Amino acid sequence: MNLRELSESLGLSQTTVSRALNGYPEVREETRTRVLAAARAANYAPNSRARRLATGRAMTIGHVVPLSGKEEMVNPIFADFLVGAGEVYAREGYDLLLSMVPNGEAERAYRQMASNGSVDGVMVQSPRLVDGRIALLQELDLPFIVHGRTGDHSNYSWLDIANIRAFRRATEFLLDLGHTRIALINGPEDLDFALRRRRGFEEALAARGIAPQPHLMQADLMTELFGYNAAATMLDGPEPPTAFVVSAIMPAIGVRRAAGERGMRLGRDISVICHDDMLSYIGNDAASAPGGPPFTATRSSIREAGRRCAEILIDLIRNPGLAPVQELWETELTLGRSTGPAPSAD
Amino acid sequence: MNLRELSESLGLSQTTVSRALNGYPEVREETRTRVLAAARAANYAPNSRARRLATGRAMTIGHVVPLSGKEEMVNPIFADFLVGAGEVYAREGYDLLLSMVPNGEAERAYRQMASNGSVDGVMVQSPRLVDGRIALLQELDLPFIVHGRTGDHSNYSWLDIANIRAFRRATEFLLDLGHTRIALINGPEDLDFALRRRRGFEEALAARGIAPQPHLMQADLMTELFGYNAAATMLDGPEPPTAFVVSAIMPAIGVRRAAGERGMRLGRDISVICHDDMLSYIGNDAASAPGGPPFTATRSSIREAGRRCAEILIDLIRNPGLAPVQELWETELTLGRSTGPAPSAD
DNA sequence: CCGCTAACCCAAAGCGCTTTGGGTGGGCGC
DNA sequence: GCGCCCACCCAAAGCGCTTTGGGTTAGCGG
Repeated sequence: MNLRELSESLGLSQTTVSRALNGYPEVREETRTRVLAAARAANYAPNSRARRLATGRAMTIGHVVPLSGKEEMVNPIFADFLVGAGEVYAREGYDLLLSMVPNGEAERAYRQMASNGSVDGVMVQSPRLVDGRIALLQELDLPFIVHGRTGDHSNYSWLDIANIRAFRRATEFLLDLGHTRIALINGPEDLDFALRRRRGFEEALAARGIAPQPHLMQADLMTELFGYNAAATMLDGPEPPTAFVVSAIMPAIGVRRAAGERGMRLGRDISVICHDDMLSYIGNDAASAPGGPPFTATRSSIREAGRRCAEILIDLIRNPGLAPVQELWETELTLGRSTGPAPSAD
Repeated sequence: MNLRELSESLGLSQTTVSRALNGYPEVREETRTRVLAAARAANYAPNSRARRLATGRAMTIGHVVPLSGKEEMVNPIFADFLVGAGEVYAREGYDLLLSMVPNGEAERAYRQMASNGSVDGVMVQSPRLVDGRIALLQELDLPFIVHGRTGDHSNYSWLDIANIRAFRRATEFLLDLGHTRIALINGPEDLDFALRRRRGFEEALAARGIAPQPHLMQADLMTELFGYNAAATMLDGPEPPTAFVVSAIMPAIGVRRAAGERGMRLGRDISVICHDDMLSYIGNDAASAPGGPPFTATRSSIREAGRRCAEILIDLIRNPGLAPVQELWETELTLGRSTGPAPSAD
């Protein structure tokens, strides 16, 4: 069933039927209801390919997910971010086009999306310190928003959390508890957010006159295993840390495992504070966790970020002249059971 | 730049240029290279909307991700499955259309995809015991493949793992170690795979003359928190289990946390065996984990399943007459450090 | 030198929708 | 009773591509 057939069966022109379906005012209310009834009865839906060609809009938003490194790790936070964005897209009538590409080929993917018009805008995630994507998208004149930010971020739209403040605060929290040998288990430091987190960490230490110890800082893909390995190495080494600042909950779980294997209990023998993206399948929140959240954490919902990014992006698409939208979100420090006072001097 | 402009600039017809670009034999090799060079120089890519309208193929595959329940939990395994499928799509020139819908509205989403022709086929995940989607898709005549299976699964394409055998085997493994009070922490039992796993579990117990204990069986969304809560309840209750069979690694981590808080070490004081989807950010494999995988597990790569499902689906799309393709994958039992002999009778 | 076949190329007709630029008829004001 | 303006509807022109159904030319055998 297509528009022509439907209109013929109704004895109306395609124009009228199209207008009736799309809510234009030029058609009598009685006619409209008749058309709508017929469309429903015939299970008619306008062919999206044709509609897109005719309108020139793709009604689609592209997400290019770079598969990092050789192991092609997929960041678990992508899923929640996607869901948040997807909710908004669904509500606003947009499709989500997901493109998985090896890390180096993201540029090609964007370029193609722009030139073949398959999307109206794109979502950019995990910006690196030097990231060609932003200049590229500006050149291609494709609406976009960056989750995170990098470089000179005054001229494009982004949404980010206050990473420096969050990690300064987290570190201060541990310092206030009397910890002095504090380790940082960070994300890959070619990513902008990771470097900011490190800066916050170092600033807090510096403010108390503590020099950062290279052997207490590691950075890599934020997997459980990395957290485990890093913590294991540090705990077994000389001058082991009494506390950890960790960049995500997954490596924090790894730290917990390493500590557990060494007979240490979190919050008693060793402290861990991490950033919590509020992933739905972890549930590190006070409401659902009896006795409080397992991890003390700086929190910010990645799904909510996805939602908001989607909203902004759609706004940018609909209003081409819009000035860049930039939002900096504060994180929330929530007390959990993974932190406690530093063990008395040995 | 569109086809008309490109062909005019070359002094050729649109037909010839189109044929040259699409590799048809009717064009001289010299002409073809000239066209290709011009296209590259002009950064031309055929407009995908127009191409799709003209060919009648969407070159897109739909994934409808149901957001389960009110909390709208997003299953972490979706991410890895998506990546696997996405790799294949990218290779074969297909786009991935991701549609997030509340659990009840999946049917509407499929129906719409079918009637507006936005996809050539769809991927069905997490089939429930009674699942209208399969009959619906057959009625809509939309190519599809089910990851998992349900009901009478003789008439459609699916790929599944041998859940019953996997969980029977896992349970036998614990029985062989001398455990008799074995708990099951399962996924939601309105899902087909969860019920199969339970069956495997119960069969293994029955073979040794052990009756399943209702208070040692819980089923829910496979989150870390659920694993924790379930294990905590069981461990603090009467006749606590000495071993756990767990449906996924995330709740298994929760079990580990509950055990750790009670001073129990996995593989020594308590045993845990789980199903491991080989998620990239956990890395529960021997190769990357020093000292062996933390969890003893039945393993099967969810990403590999995504890849294979995508391949099959594309096959089904390209060859409409194809008979249903059905693959049953065996899982691999890998020894980890989370299991050990049952504590001697107290 | 003629006719036939390859090899190349082209004009034009869709694909199914939206949107422009009218048309028609009835009601209303004067 | 006339003219004008809405309210309602329509025919047709795109959107940018693929594909059908020829056309033209050169080369070759007879």
